[in-house]
Amino acid sequence: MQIKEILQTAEIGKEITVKGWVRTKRVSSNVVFININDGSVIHNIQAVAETGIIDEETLKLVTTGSCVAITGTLIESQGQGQKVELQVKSVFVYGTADPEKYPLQPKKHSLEFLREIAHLRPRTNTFSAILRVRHSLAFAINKYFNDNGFFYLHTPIITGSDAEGAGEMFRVSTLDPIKPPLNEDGSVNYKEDFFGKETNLTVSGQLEGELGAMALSKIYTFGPTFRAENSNTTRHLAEFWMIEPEVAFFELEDNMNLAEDFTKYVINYALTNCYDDLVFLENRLKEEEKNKKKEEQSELSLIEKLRFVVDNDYVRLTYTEAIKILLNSKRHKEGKFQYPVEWGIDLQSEHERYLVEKHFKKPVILTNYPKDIKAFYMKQDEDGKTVRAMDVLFPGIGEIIGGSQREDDYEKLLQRTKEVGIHEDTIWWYLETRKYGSAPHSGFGLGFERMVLFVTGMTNIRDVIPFPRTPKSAEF
RNA sequence: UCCUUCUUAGCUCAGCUGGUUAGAGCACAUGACUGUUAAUCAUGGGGUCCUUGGUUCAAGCCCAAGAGAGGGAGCCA
Repeated sequence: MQIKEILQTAEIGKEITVKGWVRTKRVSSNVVFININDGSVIHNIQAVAETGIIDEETLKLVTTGSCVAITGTLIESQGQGQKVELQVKSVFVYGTADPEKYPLQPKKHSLEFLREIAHLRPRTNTFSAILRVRHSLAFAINKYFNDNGFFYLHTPIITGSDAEGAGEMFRVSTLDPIKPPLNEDGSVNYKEDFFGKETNLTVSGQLEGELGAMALSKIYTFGPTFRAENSNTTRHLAEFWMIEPEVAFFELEDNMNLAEDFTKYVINYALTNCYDDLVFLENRLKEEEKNKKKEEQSELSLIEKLRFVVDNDYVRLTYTEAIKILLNSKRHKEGKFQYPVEWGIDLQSEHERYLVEKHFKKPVILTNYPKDIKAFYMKQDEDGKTVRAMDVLFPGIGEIIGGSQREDDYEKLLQRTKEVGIHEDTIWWYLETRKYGSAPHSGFGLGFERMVLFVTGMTNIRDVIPFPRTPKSAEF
């Protein structure tokens, strides 16, 4: 029986078997306490055995980290700290864990250390809580789209187009890396490769997503995404999961409404379904903040912060308005921005942070960016200067969503592809959606791990995915 | 990739101006005590001071190169 179920139903007097991993063992003269966790909930169950019930040989094997099955009767706890406990009848040890060598001790470990033992860190309270929250968020995402008439479209992981220019790509090849077949000019002959052309791991499912939306009207993708950028930050991974809805007949305004409604739904789902885990993570954060200066401590607790986002409207403003606010800010006038502010620049982290964390103090949707700093497929505004782009910025995370209304005019799109140097014959199929039955449509990409970061209150993206892939790191 | 900080026991860290046998807390082992909650108390074992090279009578400490990690920036989700 799973601990979650035991604690929920709590049928006193029932005989049950609990299978899980030992967190701590405390030995008294008359009685032994064993705390077990099976990952089904943040809470442990305490097993109590009077001396003699467990033979000494077995008891020696029950150490922190070992895996056991304990059968006994569920009784009301005689001690404080838990309502029920398990009165032990028998103990079976599945697997031992040498206490001299087992790296997880019943004490606080640094997140850096736990990253080095990613194979064992799911056994800690912090990481099991994160993984349960991560699961709930993934489930909520599928549920939201399903309940709102979207179809889950599986876009390819291996792609033959490098059209989007969303970053460096990982090559997929079965050619001999030492002696690849060559063309006459010495370049690698990819016609000999598995797919007969150069292929890479996807950096985005968007282009294929648009093809789906132009048939099924409302689709979303949710899959792994790969970027070979040499990014070493707390918010980038080489392999991450991205959600990309794409909707026919949606204009920028509809797209913003979807982004706001969707993110609020997902956060709210976590609040109602992962409350105990969030309370644990909130307390973890509070402990951490005790060591910080008062100015650096957050005004809201984790759960308050999540409720605040769910209960308040996001601020919506154009890029041009944002630039005005930045130009009028005290910080700019005092020359405290490291990077200059003027219309046409790509906003730097410090600018986004100022807007979201100092000026508005809530999620912000920025729209209508200059076309020169945005992707080729975004729909141009009438002024010819800006495009119908939107970025959703979250406090502490920065850009969590990037999206736009797509250019649906064949000629304009073709011209932009030429301007940015994309060959027509590599994305002819994408252009054809504008040739045959084109329609206005919009979509966005949400970085799943960034959402998990926000909801769990963690600060490093490597701690919200089970096995992070980053430059120079693909262990486990 | 750039800037910056760090690397000493299983973990978290201290280590003075370069000086003789490198410390603490936790963990672990043993014992005592106890319906305990990361139990408590006592005792004990435990070290490639990241690696290589250099300076020096003498290097954990100074210098150089390399490796790894953290934070910030860029790229973005």
